[in-house]
Amino acid sequence: MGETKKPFEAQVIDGDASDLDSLIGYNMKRAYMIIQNDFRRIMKEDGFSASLFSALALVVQYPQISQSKLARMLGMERSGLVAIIDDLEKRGYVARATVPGDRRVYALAPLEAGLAAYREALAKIKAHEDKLLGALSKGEQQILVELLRKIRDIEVEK
Amino acid sequence: MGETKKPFEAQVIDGDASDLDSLIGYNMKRAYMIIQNDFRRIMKEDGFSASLFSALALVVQYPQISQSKLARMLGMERSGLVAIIDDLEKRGYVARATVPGDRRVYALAPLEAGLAAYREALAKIKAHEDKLLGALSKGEQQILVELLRKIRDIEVEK
DNA sequence: TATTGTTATACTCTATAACTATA
DNA sequence: TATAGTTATAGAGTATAACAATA
Repeated sequence: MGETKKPFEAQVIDGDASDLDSLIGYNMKRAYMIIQNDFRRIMKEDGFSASLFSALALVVQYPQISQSKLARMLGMERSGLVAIIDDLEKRGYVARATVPGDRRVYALAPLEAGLAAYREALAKIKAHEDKLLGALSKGEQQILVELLRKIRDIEVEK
Repeated sequence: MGETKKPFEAQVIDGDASDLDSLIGYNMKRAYMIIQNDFRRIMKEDGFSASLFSALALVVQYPQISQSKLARMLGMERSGLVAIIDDLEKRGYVARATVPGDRRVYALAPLEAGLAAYREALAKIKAHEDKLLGALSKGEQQILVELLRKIRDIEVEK
């Protein structure tokens, strides 16, 4: 407890402002991590990553979609989607079908097993979201989704 | 245009439900990616990653915090924080100060250059968030932060 | 025994660039 | 020339497990 040296206090600055808490980016990251970790934990046994699930969901939603279009909808590169579709194909969830008019593209089609797996996973995820987000009322959850969707739809230049 | 084979349509299922859009996790991921990419673009020249910035922010906010506590606040492992503090120390933004009572811990202290860099970065980020989130009113932004904070504070079991 | 900081390691996710085959 | 799918590669970012020093 000696007051001899003050080795670092001399050049140390007092903290101010709790501005980090007011940044949307910071709060979004923290909230996203909570939900993301929960998703991983829930879907681990099914081997569904977030990307795998959402790719399957969009193929179910838009049958005959091409890989390029799907990648664009998911906000990722075409190249990154290849392994994901490979995986879905190996599971028998999705088929790469040739397109008569254009031999460059594949039409991605959901198979019965894929549709069943999608429905099961979706129910599981929804139930868990409800549980995880119990701190938010239904109305708040609705508002949150709407606000997130507005951000999602922002066009980023370049 | 021949109707000879129907090679894949036979086992292909029609899509249904656009339920992906109603999942909070999916919308959160998409929104987070938009903001995250914007952050990267803005902060690239300063060499600030999101983790680096938020670590600095919390050291400014809680001077003399330990690495373990800081890691806990950031929601990451102690081990992952080492390289981040190394980086901040190399820049002269933060100092690892020894603590008289306990020789195991460091008290992380912001230095003048660190405080200045933090303030500058914060202003830059806020300005860009305002611009990026122009699609949302101030009230909506406020609500969004509050909802995200509620999720942030959810205690995840185990 | 428990905790702090550290290192080594590996894993997940993703982007970039180059290639091919088609258009 | 441009586009779809593919491959190889590299880079973040992170977790896990082990370790030494200290409590």
